Amino acid sequence: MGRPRGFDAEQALERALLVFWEHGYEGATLTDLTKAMGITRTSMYAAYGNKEELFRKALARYTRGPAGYVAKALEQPTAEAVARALLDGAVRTTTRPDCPAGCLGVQGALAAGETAHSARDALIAWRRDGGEAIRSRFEQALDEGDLPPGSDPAHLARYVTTLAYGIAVQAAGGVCRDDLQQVADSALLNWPPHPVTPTGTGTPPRRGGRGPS
Amino acid sequence: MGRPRGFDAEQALERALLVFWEHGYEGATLTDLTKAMGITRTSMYAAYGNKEELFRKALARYTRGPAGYVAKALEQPTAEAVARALLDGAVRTTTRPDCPAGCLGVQGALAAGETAHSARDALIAWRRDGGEAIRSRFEQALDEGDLPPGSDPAHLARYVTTLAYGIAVQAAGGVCRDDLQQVADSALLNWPPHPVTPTGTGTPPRRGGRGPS
DNA sequence: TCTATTCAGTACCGCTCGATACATAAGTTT
DNA sequence: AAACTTATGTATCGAGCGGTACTGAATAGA
Repeated sequence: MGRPRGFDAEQALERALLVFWEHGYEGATLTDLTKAMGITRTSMYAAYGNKEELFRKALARYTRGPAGYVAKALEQPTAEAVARALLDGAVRTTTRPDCPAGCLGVQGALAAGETAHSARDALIAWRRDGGEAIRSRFEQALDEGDLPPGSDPAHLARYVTTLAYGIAVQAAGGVCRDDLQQVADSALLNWPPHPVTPTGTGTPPRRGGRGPS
Repeated sequence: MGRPRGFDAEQALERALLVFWEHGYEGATLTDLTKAMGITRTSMYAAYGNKEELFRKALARYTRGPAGYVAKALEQPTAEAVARALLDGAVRTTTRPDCPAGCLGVQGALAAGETAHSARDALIAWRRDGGEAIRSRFEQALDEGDLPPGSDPAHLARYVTTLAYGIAVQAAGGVCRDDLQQVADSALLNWPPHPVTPTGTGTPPRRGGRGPS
């Protein structure tokens, strides 16, 4: 009951997502956001809570929207296909001509001041959760014999996500899609990168001479 | 002539660098900066100009300080040693226990609002210049027969820098040094990643079926 | 010692930030 | 139509932002 909302909450959230994506959490002001959303500050607070909650809702929409390729990639039949779908998706999503360059999960709040600590932590958790989902998928692949015995699923997940994040940084700097696709293709030429002794079951081979510093 | 400066300008710049490194350009306030530098706002403006110039000077100090491993890496005798030194240096610099996690050149201003556009562009140029220096080094390696004929130095440089940026993002999220060193080692197992036809001299092999977006 | 020149500290500037109080409009329910 | 509930728009809040006059303080040269 009461007066009905005069705007489409999902569409307005999509607009807010684009602003956060382009300017990051701290760089996106309420004036920018509400102007893009086509609503007033009051309506924004009534519908989403505050800036921080608006960001979290935008991140959730990002996950099931532009970043939906991650969930789809995990459904690929083989570990290599999963890795390829992840990197191809990262290249495409970070270089879409109709969206800001880069990845919201990376550039939304990589380093931040006091006021953006919660947003930064939310993105750290977002990346960690994504990485663990990939690791879990690779564990399944290992069980299925889809990966060589002795492979470390956590390591493979870090390998893929590290490349994806690097691709996102490059895209944010204006590197074009074709150049990044070449990088993704190169990184998957030796898949899996190599069988690494799982942590805890032995001493991984490491070159010496590196001190702490 | 006149009253001499009452503080060490280089040491104060080092303190400012750490603040920018940890909180990014937008997240670092003048109160944070001057408190860490141990000087007043007035002294900061007199010595460095303004916040933007302070950031540029801090970035220059970062380049010849914590990021000095890049210049050293370019002096390695072989392309593979260059790549290895770059990734090892990235791992170590982004995970130093006495410095903020991550890379100033990445998290200083990846996405930004209006007021930080110049800082963001400065970092984009910083990354681009670094990448071109690496490309130039790989061109030299190609001339010396240190890389297989047909290798694309620009592509190899993007491959290495993409990994370095990804490592920086992982480090910013708290991933530990050993895990990142594994990623760096894996990425260099197949060096060079593969000989790619230089852009413009032919159609690089690409899998089909990918439309725009 | 006197004067010129530069540095340092206090207090403050205008502005924008995220967030809200309040009055009004637009619906639903009775 | 009256009562109630919720959304919208205006105008503004206190706080913090980057940046700056202005007043002393400290040193160099005459």
